[in-house]
Amino acid sequence: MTITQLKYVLAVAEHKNFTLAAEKCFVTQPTLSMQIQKIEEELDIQIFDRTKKPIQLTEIGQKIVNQSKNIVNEADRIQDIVDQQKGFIGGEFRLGIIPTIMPTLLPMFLNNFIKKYPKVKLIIEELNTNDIIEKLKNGHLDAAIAATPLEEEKIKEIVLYFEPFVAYIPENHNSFHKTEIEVDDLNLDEILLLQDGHCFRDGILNLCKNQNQNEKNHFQLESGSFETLIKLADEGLGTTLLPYLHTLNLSEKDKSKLKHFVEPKPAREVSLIFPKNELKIHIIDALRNTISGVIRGAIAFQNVQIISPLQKK
Amino acid sequence: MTITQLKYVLAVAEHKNFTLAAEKCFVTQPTLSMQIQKIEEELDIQIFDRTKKPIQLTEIGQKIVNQSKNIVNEADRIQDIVDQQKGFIGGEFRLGIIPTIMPTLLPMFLNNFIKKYPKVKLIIEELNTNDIIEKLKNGHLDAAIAATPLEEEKIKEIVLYFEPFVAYIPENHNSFHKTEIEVDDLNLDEILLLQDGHCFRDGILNLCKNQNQNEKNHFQLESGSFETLIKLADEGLGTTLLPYLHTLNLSEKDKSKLKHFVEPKPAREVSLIFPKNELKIHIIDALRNTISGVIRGAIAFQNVQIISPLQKK
DNA sequence: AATTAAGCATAAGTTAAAACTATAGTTTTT
DNA sequence: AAAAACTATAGTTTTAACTTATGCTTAATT
Repeated sequence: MTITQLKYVLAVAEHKNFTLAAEKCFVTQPTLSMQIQKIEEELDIQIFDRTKKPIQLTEIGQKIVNQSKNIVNEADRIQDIVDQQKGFIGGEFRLGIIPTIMPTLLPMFLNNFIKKYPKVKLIIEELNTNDIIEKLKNGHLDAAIAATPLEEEKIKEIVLYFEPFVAYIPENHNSFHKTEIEVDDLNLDEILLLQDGHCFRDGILNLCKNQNQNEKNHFQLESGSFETLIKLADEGLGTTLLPYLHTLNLSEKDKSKLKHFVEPKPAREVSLIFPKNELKIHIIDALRNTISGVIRGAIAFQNVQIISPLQKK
Repeated sequence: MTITQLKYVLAVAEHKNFTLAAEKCFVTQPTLSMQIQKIEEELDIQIFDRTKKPIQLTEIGQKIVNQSKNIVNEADRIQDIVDQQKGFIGGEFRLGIIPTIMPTLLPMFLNNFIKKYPKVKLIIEELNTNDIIEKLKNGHLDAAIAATPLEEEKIKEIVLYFEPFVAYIPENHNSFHKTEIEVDDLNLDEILLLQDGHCFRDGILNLCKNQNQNEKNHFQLESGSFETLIKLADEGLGTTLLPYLHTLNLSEKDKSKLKHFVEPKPAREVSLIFPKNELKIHIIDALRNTISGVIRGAIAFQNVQIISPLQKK
């Protein structure tokens, strides 16, 4: 059994097609056929059910694929260890970003980063916080950007910036005339929230934790985008809260409906998080420096109070 | 980079000697030299410092060795997965046992087991509970026998038996005349305990948890064996508690000093524990059946109360 | 200081594994 | 029924892994 064979197995499992898998592995199709046959013979089991079209994994084959992923993943980290030792900044780097940060932050630093570190192949994935933690732990991500603190034992957090919450108050609302607002001005029952699973939602629930939510709303909302919330607020269906960076992209008309909080402003802490083994610490440092650079121009330091992104149990 | 090469690296790292390592790998020494050179060249780093005698790992070499252990270990599990699928009972099986169970239980089942399952190569290690949990999680153990419940998320427990605590009361003690004793008869300050790290010690502390230990003892004891405790008790230095199976091996004279508890007897729960992936479940089942068989003859069912083996925080 | 022993590296040759091209044999699609 | 898509097999070449023989270096022995 060789690592190469395991990679071939993974390729066939992924593409369900020997010919295509062979291409992806940069070998010919017969090579793949033979190597797969060989490992099947060595283990004396069928990994693939070739009678099905497209080709299917057998039950035991699925287990072997899962374990093979582990092995191949762990094997790839040998190169990471060497790269770290050499201070080499390059190779694949898998970065997770939560949905409420992705669209605003990514465009701000991505161009800078890939110009400055052309040898790094960034693979960016939008994931919610729970999935990020899972994938950091099992090695499917090298780092992530999320709201913190998360209090995860095996994960290290480096704060990038504090992003204040900004209220979006439509014109017909009774708080519209105020220049600045306070948390007490908020009424949880009329705040439009993102769907469950977004930590920004949980942050707002924490912010208003002394209010108990009525759940007697006239409608149930399941939206994953602030755009929808803004539109609904404009329709008079409530107010909403936005992260500061998101407000920079609004139209002038919408900006006029923004109300900033009085200090200390409620804010989320946005951090670069990564496994404590710090395998790709050089790339992580590079990333942090790039992001800090662009953020300094966008968010002035203010007196903030940090709201936890974790769901109350 | 091949799995074979990683195994060679591990062998040299272990034996600090190419010639010996080559033997262990069943290849010639030049083969080993060349393959090691090859992986060093591929990664473009020095894994071994050959100027030192005996040969030493470089700093980066040590990291690579650690990661290689992971990889090789994960790779070996492929065969485990296949074996499980086939219901094959054989191969290496690493079993951890805590020190207070090892000397009494192991002789009771070992012979039966190796006769019944000759294809299993048992590798038994005496370890305390913390080390066992660690090694189960990282795959260095396949299963273990320990006092439970442990409340470990990734570890499954199957109860083997309940083993009552038995008091050992020397003749000059004021409880010696009683035929049965109660927990309240115990005075924590005069009970001789095993050294820290033994869960049997923590169990007794839990049993007497309504007493707060004075720590004003006239002496500090650091013994890992019940034999020492018994000798000290005979010298009039206190009483002690023994697990039931241990009392079966005592001399007749010592047995006369044993006092059983009134029901419900305080007891420890002894379980077979293993990772929830249940990779070697067939061997684990075999082990459980063997042990249950011998235990049925030794411990009659009694009304017991289970004492936690976990240290109070 | 010379000799021996121990241990890793190198060289040359052999064997085995892994790759390729060409093509045959299926199954599915048209 | 023919064509297309896909996997398996055959035969060959290339590459990798292993062997034996031997050289080189360092440490131990006399």
